[in-house]
Amino acid sequence: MEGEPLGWGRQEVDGWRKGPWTSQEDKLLVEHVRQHGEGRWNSVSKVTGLKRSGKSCRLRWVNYLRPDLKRGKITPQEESIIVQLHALWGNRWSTIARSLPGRTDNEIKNYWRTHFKKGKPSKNIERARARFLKQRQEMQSQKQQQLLQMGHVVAKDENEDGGARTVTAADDDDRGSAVIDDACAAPAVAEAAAGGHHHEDLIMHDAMDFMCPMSCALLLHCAVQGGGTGSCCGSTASDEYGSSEEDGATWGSLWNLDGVVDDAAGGGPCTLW
DNA sequence: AATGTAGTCAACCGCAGGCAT
DNA sequence: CATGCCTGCGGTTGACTACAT
Repeated sequence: MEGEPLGWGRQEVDGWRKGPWTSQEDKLLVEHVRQHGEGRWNSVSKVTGLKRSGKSCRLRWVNYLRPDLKRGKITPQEESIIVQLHALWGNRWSTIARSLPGRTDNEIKNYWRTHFKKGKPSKNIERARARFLKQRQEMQSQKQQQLLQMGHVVAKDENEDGGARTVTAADDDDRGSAVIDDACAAPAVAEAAAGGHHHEDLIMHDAMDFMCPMSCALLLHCAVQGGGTGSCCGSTASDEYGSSEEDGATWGSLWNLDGVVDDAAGGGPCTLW
């Protein structure tokens, strides 16, 4: 990355340098972040003399310089997680990225575009998905029965105790409804991405797994790894439910998963259910 | 070996939301 | 309350690389 960048035509606009970063610039930025921490990107140029906009600095840091970045190819496990989370959330790359420690939204976005946008997921993924959907289907019918037996079909929005946050996945036509409460400590997808082995634990959560995207991702991951015994759950794999984009948006807003992911990534308990 | 094509990656742009003034 | 600035996000673009013909 040394030497003058070739591309991007304009190299300086309004006093800001554009185009590829030089190692010198990288050094300055890294040093700045080390001293002042992340944020306040607009002040970087003033402090360091870097002729880069705050936006550009932030992007460079987030996508390339951050020390916790995982370099190298997306693993099949990560791939499967991406597929699932995309089915759930659509193009919310930053949200998906939060479930994959060391990966950036940009990376995932690029990966998705090149691998899936053209409609050709790997065989690996197709297999996993098929298995996943089958399991989910079985789960669903089981659960449906259980709920009916318990007279637990939920159509309530104003719900019980104020403390426990309860999320109601209403309106979901073919999926029925479910109420999931705080009891479940969702396994960290971070661990999944890192290759953790909590398969058995997961199965114990199957009651909560209904429509639990984090668990789904993890279970799918297990399936990909070759186990395939994981019970699951409320996926919204796009080809099953139609428009992944819309579903993704809908689900995202339903679940407000940001906090969950953060907790999961930090190894803490899932605060959503 | 040369050329064309597809894949990958890094960086830019515009927009929206949040926050401080 | 209105305005402006900052940050973050998603979409897009362009250069580089690998592979195929």
